[in-house]
Amino acid sequence: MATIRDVARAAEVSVATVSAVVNDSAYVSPALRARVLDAVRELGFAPSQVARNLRRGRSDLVAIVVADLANPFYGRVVCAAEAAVAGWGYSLVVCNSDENPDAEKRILARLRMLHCEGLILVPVSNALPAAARETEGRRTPMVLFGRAFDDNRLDAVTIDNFAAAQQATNYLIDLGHSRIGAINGPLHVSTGRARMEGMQAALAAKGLALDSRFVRPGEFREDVAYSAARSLLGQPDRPTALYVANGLMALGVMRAISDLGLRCPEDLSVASTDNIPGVRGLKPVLTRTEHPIVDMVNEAVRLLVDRIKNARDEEGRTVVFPSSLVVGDSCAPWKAG
Amino acid sequence: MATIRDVARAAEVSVATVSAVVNDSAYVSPALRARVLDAVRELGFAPSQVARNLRRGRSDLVAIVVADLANPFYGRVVCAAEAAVAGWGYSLVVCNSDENPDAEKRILARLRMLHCEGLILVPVSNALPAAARETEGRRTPMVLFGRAFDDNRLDAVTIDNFAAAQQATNYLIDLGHSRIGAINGPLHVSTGRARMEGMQAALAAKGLALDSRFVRPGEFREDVAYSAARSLLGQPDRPTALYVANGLMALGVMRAISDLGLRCPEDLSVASTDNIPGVRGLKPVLTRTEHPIVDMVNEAVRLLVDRIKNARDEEGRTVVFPSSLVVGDSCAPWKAG
DNA sequence: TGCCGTCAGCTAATCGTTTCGCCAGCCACA
DNA sequence: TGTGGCTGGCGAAACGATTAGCTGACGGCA
Repeated sequence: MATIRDVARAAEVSVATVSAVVNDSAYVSPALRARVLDAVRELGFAPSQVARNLRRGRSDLVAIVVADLANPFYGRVVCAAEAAVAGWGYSLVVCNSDENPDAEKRILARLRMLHCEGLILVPVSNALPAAARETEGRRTPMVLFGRAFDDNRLDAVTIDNFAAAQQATNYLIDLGHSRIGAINGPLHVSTGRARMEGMQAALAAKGLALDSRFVRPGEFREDVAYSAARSLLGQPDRPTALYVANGLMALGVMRAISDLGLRCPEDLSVASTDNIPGVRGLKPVLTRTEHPIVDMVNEAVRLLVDRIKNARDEEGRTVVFPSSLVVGDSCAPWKAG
Repeated sequence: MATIRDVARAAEVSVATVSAVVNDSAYVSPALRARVLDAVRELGFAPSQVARNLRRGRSDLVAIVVADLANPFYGRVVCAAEAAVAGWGYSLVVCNSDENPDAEKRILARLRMLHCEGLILVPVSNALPAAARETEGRRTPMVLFGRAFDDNRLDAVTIDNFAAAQQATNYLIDLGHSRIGAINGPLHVSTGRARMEGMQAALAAKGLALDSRFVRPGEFREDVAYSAARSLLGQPDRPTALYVANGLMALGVMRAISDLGLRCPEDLSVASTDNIPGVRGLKPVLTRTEHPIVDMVNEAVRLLVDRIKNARDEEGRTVVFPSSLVVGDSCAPWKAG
């Protein structure tokens, strides 16, 4: 690979001049400029980002660490993030912590060495790994995405999970259901907990209680939701409606319903939160709350870039996006019997 | 951020000693070693990858450029690639060309500057952009994934698209169908073309012809497939069975079928190729050919790493994975009427 | 005691850029 | 013509690591 020195020699100018031409960072006379550009073309010179980054102290790299890349939801997030950071001239490094705190810790350590300029993090749990916290002084700008925890120095972009669950639950209540069950997400994750609390709040507001027999804790995974739904719905005494904590789980639940020979919505109404590509293909069309993923990611990247450019140490900003209920035909009014 | 010099000063040793301790690259007496490690901990020192890479001439970065990150199929590919390259100590840079040749060209130029050590490419079309081809001398190792074109210097990992389409089509033929239609992928892409050719070959082998009225060209997109299916199936004279070129398109086709009030498989049998997460949730369960994505990605990364480590200039290797037919209940025997 | 081999640890060159500070030449003004 | 400001272009010092090559102390052997 040709270096800037090779170009300088070929064009019979100094390396400083080559640099000036390549970066348009200073006026260079047309004659020299032409010589330099010829040499660049001749040698196929492309400046080494590595050297450039070392010198400039930047890397033009932004990283995103998601909690579960196998979940199509995060596939969409990564897709949107790639487009958003590319628009600002960054490349995107993608990492997957796979809901594993140790893996998350290792990844953050590795990224620190990579000198990424910014980091979008979908945290595995309620706190940063100790290693990341104890980093004093200048730390890399970071935005929490989707899941948040209270660290008032960090920016965060989330949806109103509490309200989303409330919306979906209210919809079921308004249809006349009172025996409402839930396939929950993990309660140690902010989204999982908030969605369960939102559901409980909605029930409580109408004087209904959440029957613990109708609730299954879970993980944000299709297979786990499938088993949970089978065990919950397999018993003779079962709810008439179900709130499912996310889209991936909803796929599992719908599969379980079909495998059990139940009909949706005749035997059971189902509502869920969050939209993933596969949910659109479900029959019946799922009633769910949706999030503006692309807008959310754009906002996260905006916040991140702002922090990278203006490295001020102001308080963390939290942007909460509203969710909207999309009515499908997976819910029916409650009928006695 | 503390540098190796800060650590050396704090531990009262030379930078060479610090480097030796940090990298375990030479014997250092226990006493000094302890002093160094203390200083490292004290200062929170992490060696700068950027400087290290400049010196070593490596970047520990592998890039993947996919043609459509919004397609969950590539979401799975990226997920598997992330895991695979992480196992080799690399970080993964993800780029999305969005089926756009210009974007692909820009991305490849940017990656060249990033000094990625290797590249997994799902090409947009049948050839490398000129810019990438004309790069003489040492080029970055590259493996084509999924889609290939004949450049006998490049490694490639693909499935046997021809056979996959043949398999699915034969299945439909064996059920007694003769009026078989197709929602195709783009024909300028190797996978799209090979699948159509496989289908035609299967029909021809049984003495059947592909009725051009029953064929819709397309793009690998859900919405495009939806429209194509609506227009194809909306006419009174329609096929009794349909081969759909990929999973994302199958989602669109199934949605169209349902919106048209048709029943699958009673009114129409559907078979497709490739597996994406959302397809599992479809009802009826889709009959399709599946690919071992994870194995394929692992193989691609293995080939890539091999080329990175042993930069020999031998011929490109092509690994073709077989696909397997997974029978669901989206196909029924043909009944006159 | 003197010589030599061994080896822990240090000094300094190097990777490929950017960029600060300097120099020389030119023009303008007095 | 002398002086001073302006500016195109250059030389060389960073950036932060790795590593080749050197130094000096120490122990063993004659």
